[in-house]
Amino acid sequence: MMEQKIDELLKKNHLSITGGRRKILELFLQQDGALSHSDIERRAGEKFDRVTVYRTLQTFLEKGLIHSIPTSDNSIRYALCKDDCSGGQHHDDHVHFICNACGTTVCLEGVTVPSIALPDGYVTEQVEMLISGVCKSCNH
Amino acid sequence: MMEQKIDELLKKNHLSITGGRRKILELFLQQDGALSHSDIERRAGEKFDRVTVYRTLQTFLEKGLIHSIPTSDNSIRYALCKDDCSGGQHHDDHVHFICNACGTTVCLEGVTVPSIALPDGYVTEQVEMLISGVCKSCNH
DNA sequence: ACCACAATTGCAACAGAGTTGCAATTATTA
DNA sequence: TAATAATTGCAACTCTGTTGCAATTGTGGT
Repeated sequence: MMEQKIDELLKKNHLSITGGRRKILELFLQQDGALSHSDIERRAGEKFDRVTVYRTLQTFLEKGLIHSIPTSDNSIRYALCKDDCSGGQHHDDHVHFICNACGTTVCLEGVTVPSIALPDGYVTEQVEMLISGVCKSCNH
Repeated sequence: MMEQKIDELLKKNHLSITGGRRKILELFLQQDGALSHSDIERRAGEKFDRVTVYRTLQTFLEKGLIHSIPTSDNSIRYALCKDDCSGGQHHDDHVHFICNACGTTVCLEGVTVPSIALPDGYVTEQVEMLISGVCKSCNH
């Protein structure tokens, strides 16, 4: 089931299939939202070295399997790229939503980033949008 | 000249006037772009304790003198609020530009954040926009 | 100008995040 | 299954950020 998908993803990105990578990918697939390094460390149990987690995330980033989401509290979150982001470079702009109530961060795939007119001389390469507020689950 | 402006700013925000705060405000006023904690530590010379810089930035944030800019490299930057941002709460949404060439981060005051339609159930409280690309000075 | 009080600072010690080199282990390919 | 390449874990380290406390400095009233 999910194992197959995981191994396919790794293969497609020319990565060796190892326990650590499998486990981390599994965490991302199980979860809708984004994960921080410490989330992963916590949820993976005591099974993997901290360094391995760092290196795995680094590798996944470079291969374009995940992307990073800046936050205002100095704790980068990572989220799976649903569409294929070509290796290392994201041509897709992302809209991310952080819930002030539950802290969950999600990548809003359906929402497109509006184009913005910059002052003369500025060239846009990538746009990242960070919306904070109250998410669907917390809003009732 | 600048000293007057600095002291005024501090007084207006009910802050004691001290060497450290003066120096840090001066750095912000001299500089167009945003500064990270380590920028400040470096440029302030050896004169101030690291802890003082942290606490000063914290205080300035709370009083709304500066605002923080999330980045994807895990290093929060701070920038002066040109307009008065009411104490602690920013009702103004910001557009920030990070130059991939020189690394400078600036707060684009003239640019307004477009409103965005979120999926049902999501409530927006604040929007932060992060554009990376090539800035005016680096683009020739 | 001085005093009492409040606020700020520096120091020390600490917790956490992230990195690097290297040897041991594990995956891949042929 | 053996040879090679890639990944892992460990140890040690740096950098970032925080806290408590005592010493210092700023402020407002007299």
